[in-house]
Amino acid sequence: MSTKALSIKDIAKKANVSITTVSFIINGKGVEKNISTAVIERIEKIIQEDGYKPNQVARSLRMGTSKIIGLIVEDISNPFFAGIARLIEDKAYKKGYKIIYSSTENQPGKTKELIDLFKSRQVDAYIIAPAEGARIEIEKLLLENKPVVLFDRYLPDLNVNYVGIDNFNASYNAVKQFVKDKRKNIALVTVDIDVEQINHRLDGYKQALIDHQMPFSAGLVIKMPFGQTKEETIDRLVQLFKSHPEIDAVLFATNYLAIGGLMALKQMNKMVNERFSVIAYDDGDVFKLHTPQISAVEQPLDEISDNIINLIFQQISAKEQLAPQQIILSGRLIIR
Amino acid sequence: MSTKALSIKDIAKKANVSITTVSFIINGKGVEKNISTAVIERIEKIIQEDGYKPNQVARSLRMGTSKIIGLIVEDISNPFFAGIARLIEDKAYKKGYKIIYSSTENQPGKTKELIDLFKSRQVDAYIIAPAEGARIEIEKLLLENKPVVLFDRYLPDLNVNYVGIDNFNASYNAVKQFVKDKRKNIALVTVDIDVEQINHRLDGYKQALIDHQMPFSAGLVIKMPFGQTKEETIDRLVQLFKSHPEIDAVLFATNYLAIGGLMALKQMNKMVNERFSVIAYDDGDVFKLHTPQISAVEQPLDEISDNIINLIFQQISAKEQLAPQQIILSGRLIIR
DNA sequence: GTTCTATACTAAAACGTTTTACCGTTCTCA
DNA sequence: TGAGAACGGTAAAACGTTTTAGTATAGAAC
Repeated sequence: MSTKALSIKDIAKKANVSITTVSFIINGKGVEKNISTAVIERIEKIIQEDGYKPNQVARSLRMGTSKIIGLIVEDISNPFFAGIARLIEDKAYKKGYKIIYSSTENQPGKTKELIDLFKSRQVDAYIIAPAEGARIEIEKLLLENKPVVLFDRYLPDLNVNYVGIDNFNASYNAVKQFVKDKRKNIALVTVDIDVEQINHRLDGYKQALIDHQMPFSAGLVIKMPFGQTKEETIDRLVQLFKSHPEIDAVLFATNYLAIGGLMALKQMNKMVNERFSVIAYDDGDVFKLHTPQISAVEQPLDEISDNIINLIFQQISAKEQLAPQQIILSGRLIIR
Repeated sequence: MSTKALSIKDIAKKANVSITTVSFIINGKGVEKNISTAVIERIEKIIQEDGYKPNQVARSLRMGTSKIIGLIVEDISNPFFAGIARLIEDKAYKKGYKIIYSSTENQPGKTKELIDLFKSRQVDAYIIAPAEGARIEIEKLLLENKPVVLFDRYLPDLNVNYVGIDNFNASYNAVKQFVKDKRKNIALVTVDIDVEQINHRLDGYKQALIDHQMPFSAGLVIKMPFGQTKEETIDRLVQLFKSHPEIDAVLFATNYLAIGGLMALKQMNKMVNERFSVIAYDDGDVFKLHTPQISAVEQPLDEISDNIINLIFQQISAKEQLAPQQIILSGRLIIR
């Protein structure tokens, strides 16, 4: 049976003082609370030697805070989210906070479940890449005045902190690049979920076509159902390329779609070259190592996570309610 | 100000019963504890309507368990760990458990910090890919009889649950494949950390050379310092390939080393072809999409995480101490 | 020699649960 | 008819902290 951990009571008994005194010292309030330096040192020594660590659960219960930040993403194994998670974890850790995370897999119900779960664990703040149907839950958090920062995906007309990139312009510039390269039939492969981020990627594509006097053809826009297998994605794209041999450029709205696309091309023995270009969202080693190298819209992970963490800590330490900020960074089009 | 969440007391008051009764009902012990079905239904209705969720922190404090599993890896943004994390999270969630994770970045001190932190949050079980210097901390956990499963990296002569692949044979087979392909100068690029997993990858390489009557040349084994930047890795490998033009095959002991290696080759305009082969540890999209495709030792993520979770839950639900199990799966050599 | 202030510390409540031990009724049946 | 069992609940302690509102003593000030 696991030996019980030391409690503040044990330390108090051993030192012949009250638990109040020990508590003050643990929390660095010894001097402020008029505890003699002799006692302070004695207790600190005992704590040190016995390796006493305060029980955070008890502390949470009493204080109503947990020093835990909840992170909700679609899929932690997606390199974009994993990268953000790593950076956020690191920065949070330095301020004494831990991350507890979950993937929603884009299931509407799961967001609610997760938020409830996090709430019941008294997490201090929420970082969320919201899936469809997350709106009401997030509104509730806001009503309860919890620190919340959304990222990657924005919920329109919800007055909430947000960090993301300018997807409209990123798409726009990608298409502009295609036009500059004399591409005539530019396809967009995107995903069939109704979130602003994804919609803007489509809007930017459309607007760029208009501005460059190119026709919009519905047949060149593919909306993949979310959650389909990689094989399905590949099959679907093979079909697309076969039935539309005129396509000479493709913009992929997510990194996994781009990967699927490149696999489809490989399978068909179709080359990316001077007559067929590709641009992917979210840069990665895959694209750098591909032959030929693939152009990409790079999201600045470091900048994004910096901003997220700053917003979170601003809110955590704020006395009164802060006005939500929307931080829009720009994606960098890397042309290869 | 955030409106306070409902407590069991509120529900009890509203229903005119004691909190004991409510607690019994919440925990499905209503019938067993002789609460009338009338009362049970009434309370359940109130709970439902008011959306009451028990405070897990209070529950943890009282029960000493948290329904949280701690996951400690080297770097959550490494696709291998991210993939495992995702799968484990999913399986744990289905049993009502959450994951709280952290990256050690291979800093010896950090493992201790993290374990202490997890302990003070009363996590119910530990899943750890141990970094160097983690041994004593893990021994302590074992003494305290906490459920622990190590994965990826094994600590020799520590009697503890472990799930991993047979690194010796994986390396051995990789080299064997090179020999079959008539390679004469086979290099190993590995990392300079002293963990069994990494050592076995080296041992398998050596043994395969011996068994095939090939000379072992220390100059063909590169141990990269852990934590060096990608650029440093690339530079170092460029040097290697330049100073050892005789090399005609390379086994990379980790996925990020392989990626660095491919970048080095790309930079040098050196091709992977019939006269120069590469095998990487941990398969990934990068290798499938590379031209030519890169052979890899695939670790069976699904199988690994299944085994981890099973071991964890076996321990959590066991009444008495279980004998630790070492589960060694085989890596699959994918020849491309 | 009283009052005031500073010093050095502590008792006890509170956070929201779970669980043990108990208390009244009403039935059952010898 | 009266003893035990079954029924339907409840009071209160405990988990390990933090924090408020003290207490007790010593010295300072007048």
